Amino acid sequence: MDASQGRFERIQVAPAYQLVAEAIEREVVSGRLLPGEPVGTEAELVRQFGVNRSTVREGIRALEEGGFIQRGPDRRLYACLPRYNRLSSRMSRALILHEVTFRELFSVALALEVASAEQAVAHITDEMLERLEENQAEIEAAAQAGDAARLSEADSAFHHLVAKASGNRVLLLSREPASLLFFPTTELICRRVPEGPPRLIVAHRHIIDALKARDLEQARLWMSRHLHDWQRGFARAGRDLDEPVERVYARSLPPGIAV
Amino acid sequence: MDASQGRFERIQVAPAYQLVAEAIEREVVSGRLLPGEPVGTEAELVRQFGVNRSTVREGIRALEEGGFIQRGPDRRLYACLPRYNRLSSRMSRALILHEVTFRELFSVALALEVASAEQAVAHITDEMLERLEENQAEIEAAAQAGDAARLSEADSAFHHLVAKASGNRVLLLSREPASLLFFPTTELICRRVPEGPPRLIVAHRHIIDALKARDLEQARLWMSRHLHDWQRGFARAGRDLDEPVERVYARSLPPGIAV
DNA sequence: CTCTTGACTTTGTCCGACAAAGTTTCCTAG
DNA sequence: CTAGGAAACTTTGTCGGACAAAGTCAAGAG
Repeated sequence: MDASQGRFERIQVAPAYQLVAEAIEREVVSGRLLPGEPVGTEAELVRQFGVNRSTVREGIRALEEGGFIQRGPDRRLYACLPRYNRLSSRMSRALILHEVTFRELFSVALALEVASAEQAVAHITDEMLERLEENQAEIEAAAQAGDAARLSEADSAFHHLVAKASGNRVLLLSREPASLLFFPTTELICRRVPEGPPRLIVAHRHIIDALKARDLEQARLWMSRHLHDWQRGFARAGRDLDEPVERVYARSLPPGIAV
Repeated sequence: MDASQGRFERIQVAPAYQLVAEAIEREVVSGRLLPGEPVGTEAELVRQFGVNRSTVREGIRALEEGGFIQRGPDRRLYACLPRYNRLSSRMSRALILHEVTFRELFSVALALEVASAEQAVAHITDEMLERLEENQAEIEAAAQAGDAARLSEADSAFHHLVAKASGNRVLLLSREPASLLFFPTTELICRRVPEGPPRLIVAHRHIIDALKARDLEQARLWMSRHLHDWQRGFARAGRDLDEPVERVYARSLPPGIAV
């Protein structure tokens, strides 16, 4: 039977497991089910929805993957809001799959990090300044110890902190996918380019000072310099900016980005 | 029995449905299973993995939600790569849930759209220029007809095209979540501010011309003006930039963002 | 050759069952 | 009376089988 022509549109019934998933998702999204609250046992859901347990379980799997519910340590289900990092790491994976190059990452990182610095100037708090100082101490210690991995992680944290200090959650979210792939290269650079760590420390110092002084121009300038420095370091480490990221990471994958 | 202290770490076996999902995901990600290829029937997977059909189905639900497989029109399963738009709309939803304001969206959109314009200057092709001209014609027609919805959609398409013309896939991806929430407001503005459409048309015209002439300065300048114009229009439409987006969209949701 | 019909396949849903692991209850020994 | 432990209960993960609806395919009727 061909339904392509006729008076009526095709009636489409969504599978029951989808309806179950959507119903629970609505509860979470609407706030009637708060993050952390138990969703209920499978048996309860079976009762409430009036479908079979297998059907409920299929719906649960979809929600789990979507980040709307989570299994607790006791294997029970708890509601939760899709976290940024979940989504970000998925996006990063998608970027890898699409074989983006470091040049592409760099351009976006430049735009977003400079924007972060700019907005941080206007919104930064004393507490965030303090955390940046702590971070700076950690970076200096890591450089002293010659621990490239530790330094790289702290550098990544620095930029995250600056974005956070901007008070702009959209910015914090938007920069995450690219930076998740971008900043781990710091390790590579620091391992191969001796002047990398000292230059990084100087740049961070200037950025922190600019934020402290609420100096928009300096913040913008040094963040931009810092990023361009990265680009130079990347080239000096013998890497090709137009190489797909996955090839560079083939040897040393950043934590959390399992391909 | 308490396992909190002891010589060995707790052995954790992942549930079978997760292993199934991961196995199939690996096939897709590694390229052994190409997008569009059939994954196989449930019965086949049951045979290959040696688990029950219910278990396979749970794994399938997770993959489906993750975007690694899709049901075809014949309800069979086909492999596919997680598409940008899927992830983007999830991110947009997360942004709504976190009650971000238009001011936050604006800052990010400004940074990313200007970056798009800049990079488009260097990479735009004649074909993309032609598509921008077509888009401009569509916008003028929509403005002529006074169709705010159509105009808004075309405006959104314009910015997507510019980003695409940049040749930077990371940029294309990064701008999507914010712009999915940001540009639909064009409809609101055009409905309330009479001088909106003509100003929009002039700005787009200048941007296209700058791209044609490979004029970096002009491209940057007009994209920036265009965005600031949006901000003014938003205010003139009687909206508060610091209002959470969801409240503005409570009345007229943009298509595709069902909350 | 086209059209219909019927067999086969595949998915969506249901039922019932059981093992493993965690929880609760309750009983007993000190 | 309390601490410890065993038994009962709960919950999840997995399994087997079953059937209806809808799609696919092939053979037979016109």
